[in-house]
Amino acid sequence: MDHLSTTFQALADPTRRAILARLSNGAATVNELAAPFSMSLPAISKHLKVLERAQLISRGKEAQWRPCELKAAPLKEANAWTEQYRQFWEARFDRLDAYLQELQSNEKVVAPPKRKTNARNKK
Amino acid sequence: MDHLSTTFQALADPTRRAILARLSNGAATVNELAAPFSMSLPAISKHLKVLERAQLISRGKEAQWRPCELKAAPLKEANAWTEQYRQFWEARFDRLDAYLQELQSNEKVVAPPKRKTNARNKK
DNA sequence: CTTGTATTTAACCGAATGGTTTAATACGTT
DNA sequence: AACGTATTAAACCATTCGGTTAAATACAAG
Repeated sequence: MDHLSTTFQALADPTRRAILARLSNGAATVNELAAPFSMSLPAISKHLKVLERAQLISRGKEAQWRPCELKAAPLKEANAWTEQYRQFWEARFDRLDAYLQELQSNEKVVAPPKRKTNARNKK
Repeated sequence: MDHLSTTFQALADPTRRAILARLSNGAATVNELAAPFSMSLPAISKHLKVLERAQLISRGKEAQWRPCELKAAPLKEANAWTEQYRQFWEARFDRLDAYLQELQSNEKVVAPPKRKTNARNKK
């Protein structure tokens, strides 16, 4: 899976997002992270593995503890990806906006539209 | 599933992100959206259903066509969620930053750490 | 070396994903 | 009414996901 997909996938779970929120207060052990949840420790362990694979956390060793630390780099990328669409959620959808929209999207997002000529054009 | 999870889930697929990118150039029919991909039409249809459920697109009716339109509102929320962590990907990790980090995260993100007293503290 | 604590692994389960192929449906045109 | 085009629905399949319980591992302390 590509990096961005892995990141979004990891974020698509409330437990994992809560874990990241908790880690924004500083490093924590698996047990500490598990405490707020009503699920088994192995379940949390799996969530942590997903977060680790997505490089959203890193893990240390301290005796029998594996403290987790937040690593926000992928969030920066996710943020940048959504940022690309800011114009659309801020759009007022008048003529000028539509024009600027088209200008910018042709530059930044994807290949030009090149709509195929088809029956709809008769309308 | 909660709204944010649904959004991230929908974004966790390169085909769906490409469809959104295409739609940032303006509305398109299912066939037009499917053209760049080497997968079957029903597969695209399913992806569109996922995007629609996540309210990332809306769909119209025009004769036998179901034109899709980008709806960026959920992207605004996703963007806002990641924004919460900006300080972490911008952090220089010196003493002052750490202090400000703690201040802000106690206010905005989640309950205080309250580390349990345990063996590690003896170290 | 035994016990207790922290964590992971293994095996299992049901539901969801992402794809397929083969119909079915909806509509415009002839 | 029959045909062609656009799209979805149904049935199927392999894989992944998110959870469980029970067992294994790693380490510190007595």
